[in-house]
Amino acid sequence: MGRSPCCDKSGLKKGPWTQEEDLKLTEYIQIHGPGNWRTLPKNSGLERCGKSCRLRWTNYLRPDIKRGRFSFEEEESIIQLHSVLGNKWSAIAARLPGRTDNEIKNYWNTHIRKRLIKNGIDPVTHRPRLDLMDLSSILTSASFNLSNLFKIQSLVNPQVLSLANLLASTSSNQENNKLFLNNYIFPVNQNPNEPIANVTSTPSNLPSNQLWHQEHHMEVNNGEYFSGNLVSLNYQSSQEKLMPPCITDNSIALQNYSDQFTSQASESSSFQPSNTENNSFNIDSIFPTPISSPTPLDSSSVFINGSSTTEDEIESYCNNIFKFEIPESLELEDFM
DNA sequence: AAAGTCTGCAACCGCTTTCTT
DNA sequence: CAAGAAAGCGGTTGCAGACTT
Repeated sequence: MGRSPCCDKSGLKKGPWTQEEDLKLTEYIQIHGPGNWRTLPKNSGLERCGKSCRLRWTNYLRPDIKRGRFSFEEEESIIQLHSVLGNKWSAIAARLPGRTDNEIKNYWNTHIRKRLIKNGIDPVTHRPRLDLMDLSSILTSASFNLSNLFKIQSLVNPQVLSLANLLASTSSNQENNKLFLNNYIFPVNQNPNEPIANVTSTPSNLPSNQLWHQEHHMEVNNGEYFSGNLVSLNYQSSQEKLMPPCITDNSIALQNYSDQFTSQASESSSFQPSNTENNSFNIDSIFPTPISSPTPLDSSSVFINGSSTTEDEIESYCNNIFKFEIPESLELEDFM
């Protein structure tokens, strides 16, 4: 019945591995192959638990492990995968050749997580949270300008921020322009003294599927009132079918349109909303077809507000993540 | 230069899942 | 099918080196 005990833990060595131990383990596995960790320590002459041997091999000694700094592309992939898979480090590692789950987990906790928080992104939900943002360092920076601000928010949806600035630049009220998105207000002008606040409710007249700007007067947190031009996005068109499972905002889906928007925005002087009479226009009208869309999935129930997500569907989305192009302008080092 | 603090990462711990008997 | 061990996995810890005061 069952198996015999793994190993007698008394008297086994713990702590950092020595070169001699690494050599013993490597030579043994080169001859006998990995696996059978219970008997490995005894057969190889190591005074270690089999579990410790397995960990040392899989996380450090394996020949196919890639050492050194994570590349920008790897970092972006980790963020994207984490937004879909959560803390499933082994699943993330399976999609990053040469990287171990332990390495990715450590890198997330020591680098990426901190950076997301600093930039106002909740590392758990991947959604903006201005209460996490280190605003003082941003707003008091001598190099503070709009392009830097867009880089900060690039993980949310840089194209929307760019569009917000574009529309705001045409406004008569240059002092108080804001981007309103998913219940957060982002500054789109260069006034560092302007308070930034979460809004507590969505304006009732916010149209769906449209980018929208209008002079606005409303109460924000702490009893403060905001007056100025709000640029809003409430994107819920049929394109949501392209959204990945588990993602409940529109930022990822909008990335499909990144290149098209960039070209539109670069012609900012001639670019105007399609419907200026009511200060709004349909986002579908300027981004008619995705450049590189994930494979549309069959059941709408797996998407927003859905729960019946299957492993295959997640797999399908994850494979498509790597088709997304990363804009050259997203040089994080420039900002940090 | 010394002491204190911070940071990054290898390794461990303990829980869950898979597998063997 | 059940029991229990092996393997897998994610969270946490401890320590060495870097950095700050």
